[in-house]
Amino acid sequence: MRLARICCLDLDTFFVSVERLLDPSLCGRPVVVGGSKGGRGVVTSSSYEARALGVRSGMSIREATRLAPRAVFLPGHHGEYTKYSTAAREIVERFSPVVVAASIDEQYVDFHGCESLYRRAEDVDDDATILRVTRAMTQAIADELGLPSSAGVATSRSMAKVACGLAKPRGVILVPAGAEEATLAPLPVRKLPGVGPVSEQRLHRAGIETLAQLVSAPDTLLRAIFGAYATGLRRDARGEGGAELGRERPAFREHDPYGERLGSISNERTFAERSAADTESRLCGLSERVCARARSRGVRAGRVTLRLRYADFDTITRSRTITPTSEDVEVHRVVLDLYRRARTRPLPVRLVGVALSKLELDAPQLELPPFDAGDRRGRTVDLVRDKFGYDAVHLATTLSGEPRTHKRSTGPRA
DNA sequence: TCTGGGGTCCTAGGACCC
DNA sequence: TCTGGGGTCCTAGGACCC
Repeated sequence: MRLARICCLDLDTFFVSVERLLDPSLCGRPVVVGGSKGGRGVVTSSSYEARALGVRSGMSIREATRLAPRAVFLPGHHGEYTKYSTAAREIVERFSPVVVAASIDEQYVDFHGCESLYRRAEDVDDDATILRVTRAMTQAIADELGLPSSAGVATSRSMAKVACGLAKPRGVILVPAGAEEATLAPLPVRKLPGVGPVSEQRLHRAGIETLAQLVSAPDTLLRAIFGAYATGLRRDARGEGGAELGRERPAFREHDPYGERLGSISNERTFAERSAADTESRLCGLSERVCARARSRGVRAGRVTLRLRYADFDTITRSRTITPTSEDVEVHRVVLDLYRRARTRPLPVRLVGVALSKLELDAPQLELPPFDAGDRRGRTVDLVRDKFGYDAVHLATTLSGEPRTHKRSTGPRA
């Protein structure tokens, strides 16, 4: 028997909300987080006042500046967002033991079995109990953190997410078992998680606008558009999707109830025009960074991927399977080789990235083995960084090209 | 008005082995 | 010598999510 016990909780305009806690004078004004006015970059979060002017997530800051010239543009305080995200999660965990963070501002909660814990005489049924508890949860987040949030409760994860979207802003919706298909049917296809801009266009070209039409579309058509996802997507569109909460984001991996896979680690950087030598030193810095992250997670990478974007936005990737390592010098050597082979066009490079994948857990080490000089170097570097900050120590190649001001290598990272 | 940065998952062709 | 098929790994690209 399916019950509406899966809850999707989303912090409304999360980055903007945190900025308003840090600076209350931003309340009521159009606010855009994602970069300084007129600069390069895209909108990562915008207030409802800015959205009313046409500003959307993912839009370039330039375009947002044109639409909302009087808006406040902020580069953002990522450390603060993480703090508030963790605090919100701790509140949610008071209401149910089964919580999975899907991103910094989105969590899934499983309320199965919690009804008896919260049941009250005034609740007409168990759905009413869960709805009341969900409201109490968003209220606690508002009271204790000052953050607005919305929630959707339904029988499946996908339906809960759609319901949460319908509830925004500051709302809570419960879609009872049996009411899913009727709720979804009139919605545009794009509302369904898994339908992005490309699939939306393809569906439109096939004359499919609503989820009701998607549900009754021929199998061959859906397979052609969605491939392996076709069956699951049709099920989701009918409100018959799975109730599993899904996997944690890597940042929260240690809480992951389904977390046997180790995923990947990547860093990339877009920059204004640069010389080739500069690009190479940037690659060195990125190699160092992903390796430091791998070591802090206790993993080694069996695969290294280089990402390269030319000025015309043509983007290529080159990867190589390697003997698993988390050693900067090893990874950098591979990255550099991939880069020199891949960089065939005479165009300026606008972005480079380094990714580590095929991660495996580090062999448990009671002490540093004397024969593995590379490993020991990496760990020593990490110890220095723990004490003096990430920039306290770098590979010489990173320093040579980076116009970095030699300074503030004092004190740990904030 | 050119389009960030962190991820996940699927596809498809070719190599290689049996 | 030629042909075929299944399984698996490697690699590059692309859709999607937040």
